[in-house]
Amino acid sequence: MTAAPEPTRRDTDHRRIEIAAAARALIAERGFEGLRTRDIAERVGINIATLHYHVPSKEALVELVAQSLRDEFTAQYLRQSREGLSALEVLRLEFADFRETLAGREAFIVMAELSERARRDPRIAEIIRPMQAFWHGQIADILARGRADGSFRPDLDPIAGASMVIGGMIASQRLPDDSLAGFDRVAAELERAVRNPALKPLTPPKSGSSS
Amino acid sequence: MTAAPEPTRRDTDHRRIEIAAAARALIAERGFEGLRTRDIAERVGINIATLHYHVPSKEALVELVAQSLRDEFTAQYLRQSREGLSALEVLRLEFADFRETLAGREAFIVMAELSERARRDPRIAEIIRPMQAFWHGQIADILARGRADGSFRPDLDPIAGASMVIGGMIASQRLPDDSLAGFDRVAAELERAVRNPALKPLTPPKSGSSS
DNA sequence: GTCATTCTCCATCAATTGATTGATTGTCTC
DNA sequence: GAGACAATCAATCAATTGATGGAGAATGAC
Repeated sequence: MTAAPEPTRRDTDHRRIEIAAAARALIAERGFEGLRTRDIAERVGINIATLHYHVPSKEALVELVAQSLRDEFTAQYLRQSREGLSALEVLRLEFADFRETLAGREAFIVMAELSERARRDPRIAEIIRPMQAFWHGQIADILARGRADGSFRPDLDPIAGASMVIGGMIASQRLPDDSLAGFDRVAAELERAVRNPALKPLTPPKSGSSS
Repeated sequence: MTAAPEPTRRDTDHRRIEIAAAARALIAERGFEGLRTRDIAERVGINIATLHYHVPSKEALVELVAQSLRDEFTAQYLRQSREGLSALEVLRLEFADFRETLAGREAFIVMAELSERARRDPRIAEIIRPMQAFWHGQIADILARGRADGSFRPDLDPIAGASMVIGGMIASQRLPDDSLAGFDRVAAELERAVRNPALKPLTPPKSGSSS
């Protein structure tokens, strides 16, 4: 049978992906200060020299991790179309996206760690900052659109509001509560916070009872 | 004059404070992964052996930093009385407190760094988590009070709202903008987000022009 | 003065850690 | 089969790093 058991070759990319995955797991477990190239190699099941063959230096390795995270988020974003949806619907889509990332834990923690590192590592900042700016811009656009069509508060500041939304989502994980339940609660609160109070008959996030 | 030039003695506490300050500065500059006991000693102007005389281990040193930060925040919180203030006024006091911390940069960054570290270091978590829980509880209380007296939204969820407020404040620093201007903008947005829309004649944060 | 206590430094250790060298194996091309 | 290339590993290096031992200096008690 065409099993292709272990592609011993032609897997330079494959190896780098494996290395990135192992590095991400270790960063989530121990943070950057506990990241050792030896541990990564061991987790992949290769020699340190082999690790250095695929990724020249530790710095390049951290960059690789940042890129892998960026690729993942990009893919997630492109997965579904925002066409024809209302501002509120798109906002809920953002909530759902983030919730999904949260459920995996690892990506969220590594992103937080990279975010801190970007503060003092220009190479990482170059990868992470645009991601954050893009995300922030997306949310700001949604808020601006909702304000324009009257579904969101007329006095909503889209830029500041985007920080509020993003910050709220992230901060929901700081509490000892069950992460996802806490997130849902904050997401619901964020929705009420941006909604136009003039539109009293609110539309609940889910629950079948249509008025 | 009674100069008391250099108290060569009886300064065990003094030395520990110096060490904590140097460690904080270095953590803010390079993060935990770049923290070296030698660098701390050098910045204080003492030998590594002397550093270890005052702080037995690196782990204890990180704990010392966390405690010094906790003491600082406690002192800041106790500095002014919240007696007789409206919910909105106390909320603005929280904004002002945070803004002040922000202006110093260092405490904010070190707190963020410790917050990440608390995720995997129980000793640090034991110090940091209660701080965060206290802060969150303070904000939640303010929101609950404002909701009760009608100045805040009746559908405001104090717990989730507190995460939104705290997260928003923190997230305001993620943008490349001027930090403090960005913060003020988010703080204003947060105020609008929790305010009771039924009370239309809003009270502006400052600015003399009434109505 | 003597002695104990406190604080400090020089010298040094043992372990860790990122990285390299040189050789080996397997695969593809010709 | 020969040569080229990709991938891997054992062995090892040089530098770093947290930590210690022992000795010296300053201070206060008596």
